[in-house]
Amino acid sequence: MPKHDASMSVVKRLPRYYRFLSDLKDNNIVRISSRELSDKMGLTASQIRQDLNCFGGFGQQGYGYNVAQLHNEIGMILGLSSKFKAIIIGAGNLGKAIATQMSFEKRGFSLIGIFDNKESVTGQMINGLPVRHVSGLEEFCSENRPDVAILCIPRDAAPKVAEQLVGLGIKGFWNFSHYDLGLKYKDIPVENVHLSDSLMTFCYKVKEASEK
Amino acid sequence: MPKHDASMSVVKRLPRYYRFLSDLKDNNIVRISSRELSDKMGLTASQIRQDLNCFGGFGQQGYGYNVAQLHNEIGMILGLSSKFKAIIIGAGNLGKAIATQMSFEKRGFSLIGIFDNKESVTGQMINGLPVRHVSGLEEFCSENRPDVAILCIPRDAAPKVAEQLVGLGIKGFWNFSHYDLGLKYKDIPVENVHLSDSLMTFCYKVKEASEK
DNA sequence: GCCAAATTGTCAATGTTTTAACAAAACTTT
DNA sequence: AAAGTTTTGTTAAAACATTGACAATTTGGC
Repeated sequence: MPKHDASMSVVKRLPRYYRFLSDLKDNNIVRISSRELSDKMGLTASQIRQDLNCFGGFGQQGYGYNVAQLHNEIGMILGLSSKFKAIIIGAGNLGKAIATQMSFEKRGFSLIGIFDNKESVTGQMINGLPVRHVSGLEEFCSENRPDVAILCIPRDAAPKVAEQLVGLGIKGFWNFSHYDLGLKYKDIPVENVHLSDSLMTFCYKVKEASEK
Repeated sequence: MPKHDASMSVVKRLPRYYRFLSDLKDNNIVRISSRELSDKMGLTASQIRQDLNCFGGFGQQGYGYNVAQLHNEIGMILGLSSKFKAIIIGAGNLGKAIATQMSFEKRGFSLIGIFDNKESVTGQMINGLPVRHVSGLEEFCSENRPDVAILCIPRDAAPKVAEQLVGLGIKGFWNFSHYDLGLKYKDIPVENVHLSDSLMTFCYKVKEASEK
């Protein structure tokens, strides 16, 4: 039961807390204070306490936070025990990398299908799943009811595919395409990963640093 | 010549402006007002004017902005005509995807080498470059002086590799490893792409939306 | 069982980012 | 070339996010 509604800035920090707590747990550390955690993470202790308090009082005065419990709580807040059914659209290098390298099961998802529009790749097995041709998308969706789609397709293909998927009942997009979803579908959750944008931002940082 | 120093929030929006301006240019649109652009991008016109003004007055009252000129200016600010020499460490699925799908040349970089620690993949050609064994990293660096490294390696390998690369003169990291660089190297530019974190944030959004 | 040390949850203050408002400047039409 | 329209650059206000401070509470040692 959330106390206040958490802002997106807070939510975006939760995975990082989760990651650090996993690590502490692996090292058999049982308790930690906001101060110690802040040192490890490069944040202020105040921010940590404030962030966590958006969701409830997980700590105890004079003691700190129980690592395992806090780890678990944050997992619950993020919804990592969900099993949202996901499909990947686009089995190019990126789609393949996502399919093979992400631990979907630990992050609230279950990968149930991979699609591509090129005949040449359909049938290929990736991580135990066959690449299907997009022509079978409609049938697959009505049979398997996937919740979300992961778009690893070129920019030009994105609007049309997204439109189709929304029509087939897709309720969220993890979008790697070079196209801004979320402008059109305001009520559907979209998480964009614009690698090109990230690379350009990186370029700016490198340039700035080299000028000093 | 920057007027004020731009904050990171502003800089992070520049690639997106750049992207939309590219598109306008492709469609032969010559001028645009902050109002029209704000409609297209889903921002306030005020924010656009404020953002652009961090770097100088590119617009003209009563007219708006010249698309081609503004596009060019933002490219300059980002430093996209730089040719920072980049190497990729890790030729797994992700490293391969990055190597083949990113337009480095258009984003201020030039990819000059790909490395992996597995003998089995060395020698393989990716996008015209041979995968080299990491044992040759030192020699390669002293010969070719790469500026930045792109880390597509597992979490555990990251700290050590980063340390070595800093020693070899690397001046920036585009980091895909599940590890927080930038805590240790405060003066070296780091751009993190934590896909797992993004997936968890996405999970939260989907969960929230499904509860309404 | 009491006292000192530790540490949270929360409130207030500070800092940052976004939005709104508008005078000044340039464009367009007549 | 004058009048009206558009639209910027900029200042001020509002919203949001982070940090600091401290009372309240629990721990742990003696």
